[in-house]
Amino acid sequence: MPELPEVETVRRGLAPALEGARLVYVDVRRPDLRWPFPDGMAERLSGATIRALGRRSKYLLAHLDTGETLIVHLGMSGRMVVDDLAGAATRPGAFHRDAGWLPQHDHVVLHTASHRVTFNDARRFGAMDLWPTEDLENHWLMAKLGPEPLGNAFHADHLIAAFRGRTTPVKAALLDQRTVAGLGNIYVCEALHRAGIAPTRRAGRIAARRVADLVPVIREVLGEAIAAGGSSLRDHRQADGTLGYFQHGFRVYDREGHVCPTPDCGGTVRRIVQSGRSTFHCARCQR
DNA sequence: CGATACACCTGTGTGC
DNA sequence: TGCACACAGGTGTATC
Repeated sequence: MPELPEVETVRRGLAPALEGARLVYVDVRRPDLRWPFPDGMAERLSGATIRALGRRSKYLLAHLDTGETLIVHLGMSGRMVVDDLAGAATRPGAFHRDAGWLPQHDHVVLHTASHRVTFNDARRFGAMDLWPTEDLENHWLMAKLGPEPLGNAFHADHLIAAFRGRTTPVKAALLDQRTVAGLGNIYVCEALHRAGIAPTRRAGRIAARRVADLVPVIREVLGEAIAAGGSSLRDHRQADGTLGYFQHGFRVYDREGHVCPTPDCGGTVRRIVQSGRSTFHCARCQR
């Protein structure tokens, strides 16, 4: 599910319910997701107040007043579902929860005075950890991440240097979170199409000028996706239950067989497989 | 070191 | 209707 725009959308959806809120009760309903939860996670969260909700790459960061930060990764299928306890049921299923049972794959439930936030993750590729806030950049999952694509540290010189000498296809180089942090399969396909770069081209063999042009294109596609509230593939929804609509903005992703949307191109969107994952591209205007 | 394959896990869509 | 199979937004680890 979630690449950077989706995680940012989730962050914004959760902020009204969680920022400044005290966790009065935390229900940890299994010992692990992709990895074991940290020791005593429920106890370390219970009673803490969330000072701010942040994001680094695809990681949600809940900064607590205890000096620790709750790190959340949604994996492929993770969702955060907000229920406003004071309002009407906000989604189907809320009634049943109140009757005493929880839907499948609801693994961790955060209770505040006014809301319930449920981490649901069918495939369990997600993760949670607790780490000292002042040492977050050294957390093992985040230590090797590249720059934020929407931040100042992501610029032409960085990307040119990151690609230099790389023989891997540019598709794989952009999926590598050390190059730039937060892109996933969808937005790499979209960015390469907008930049007119073939996904199979070796990263180190693209002219510096074209690599430089990728930077504003990546910023643009991520910015548009965030503004649209992310993409809603399959059943993914925003935290408030509404649907993101950027999937309607896809130019190539999941559009095999459609006419290439590049003006005057006339090509056809094709699907190929690179390192086991689908790549959508137009071989006519992407070189 | 870099590049690639595989692993983790469940749900959904497709074709027979 | 049932069943087998391909495929799905990520990323750490093993292997060459």
